[in-house]
Amino acid sequence: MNKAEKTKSFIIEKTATLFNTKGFAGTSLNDITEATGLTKGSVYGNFKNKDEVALAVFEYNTKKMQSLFNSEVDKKKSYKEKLLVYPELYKNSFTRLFATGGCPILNTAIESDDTHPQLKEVTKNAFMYWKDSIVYLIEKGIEQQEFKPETNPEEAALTILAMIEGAVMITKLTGKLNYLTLLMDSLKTQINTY
Amino acid sequence: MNKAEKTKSFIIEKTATLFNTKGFAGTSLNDITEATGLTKGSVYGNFKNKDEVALAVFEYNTKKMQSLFNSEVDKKKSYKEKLLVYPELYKNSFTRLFATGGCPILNTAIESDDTHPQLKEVTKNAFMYWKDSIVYLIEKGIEQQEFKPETNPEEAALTILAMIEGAVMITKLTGKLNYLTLLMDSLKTQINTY
DNA sequence: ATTTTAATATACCAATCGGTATATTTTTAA
DNA sequence: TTAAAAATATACCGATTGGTATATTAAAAT
Repeated sequence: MNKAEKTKSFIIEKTATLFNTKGFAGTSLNDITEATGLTKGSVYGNFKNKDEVALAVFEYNTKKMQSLFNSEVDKKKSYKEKLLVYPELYKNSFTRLFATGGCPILNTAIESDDTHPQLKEVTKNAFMYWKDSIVYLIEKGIEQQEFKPETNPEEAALTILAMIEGAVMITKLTGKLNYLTLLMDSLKTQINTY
Repeated sequence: MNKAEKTKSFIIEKTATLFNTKGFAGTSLNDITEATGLTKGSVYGNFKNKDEVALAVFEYNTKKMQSLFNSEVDKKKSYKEKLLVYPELYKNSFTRLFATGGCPILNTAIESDDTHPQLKEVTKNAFMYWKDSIVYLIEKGIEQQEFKPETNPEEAALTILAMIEGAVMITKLTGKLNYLTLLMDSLKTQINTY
């Protein structure tokens, strides 16, 4: 990793929370130079424009979440346990999640869907990837007879994701952690019907 | 209604979709004057600043949604039917909803929760009001023995809202209407377990 | 160790940002 | 119908926006 690559990573890491909290439109280049301690010239020497920084940051933020989830999912043997990792993890790691601005897919989806086609596209791809990984878990679980054969994997995966994203939004807005608890318990119950 | 009140309403109506699609940070005063055909002087003669416009627009957008839901809920006799209005309405009126930028509570919650305390506060209040109205429907439904006595009204209401908001986000992001159908069917099934 | 190349900083650009003082027009009340 | 009041338009403000040309410094290759 040469100097430029290091600086690029440095900028991404230092502005990851910034973009996830303030959004694309709400984050200025001044914010970026303040967060990194670098100058505009340095930022623009490594990224074409603000869009490129935002795209790189989004990729970084989602990859980070993915790897956190995957490492926990991999620890479980049964597919039901793997699914239950999601409500468990959200219940326990909300502090970290909320300190960094919440779910990057949710945040970026809401901001970009009517304003920024390129950001919307990568967000959509990240969401579809996540959804497909849950569909896979459910399909495998049906194969292993852990889940009912009549369970619709697509519907179940979408339901899990909708409940998670809805829960994140509600908990961040209200600040009520017991709402998160109730919602993740509800999600657990839901998963146990599959 | 005198001239100033008329103009105020006019500005709110003309910028309602603007704020709901582009957000607070993404909407400039130039956008507002373009959307209304008025000048900056006229806008600032009726509103103290951009925040006041955004707050008034948010109230307008949420009131509009509330009255749409309430008018449909009022038509139903049983509390179960009243609850089922939500998945029904979202399935059928997505076109109108998405053309105006989606759910204002969801959009404003995501943008404001880390950036705009005042906007966050009114969004939180609007959400709590909505949640309490659903809690009320469930409590009444339990009284009337339409729902099981062991159903937790708060958990149920939060689950319904999380699924709705999650579904709106997912459908707007992916553009897949059959996702909305699947999710609203899943919500119906959920409501039928109460 | 020196030269070449790459990376970063400085200083600047035009455009746009939210906001305001004042002039002009339009309502409203007398 | 006219005078007072209110509403709107014009013209401007300093600050900030994203972005760039060029100078300087540091890293990489010889």
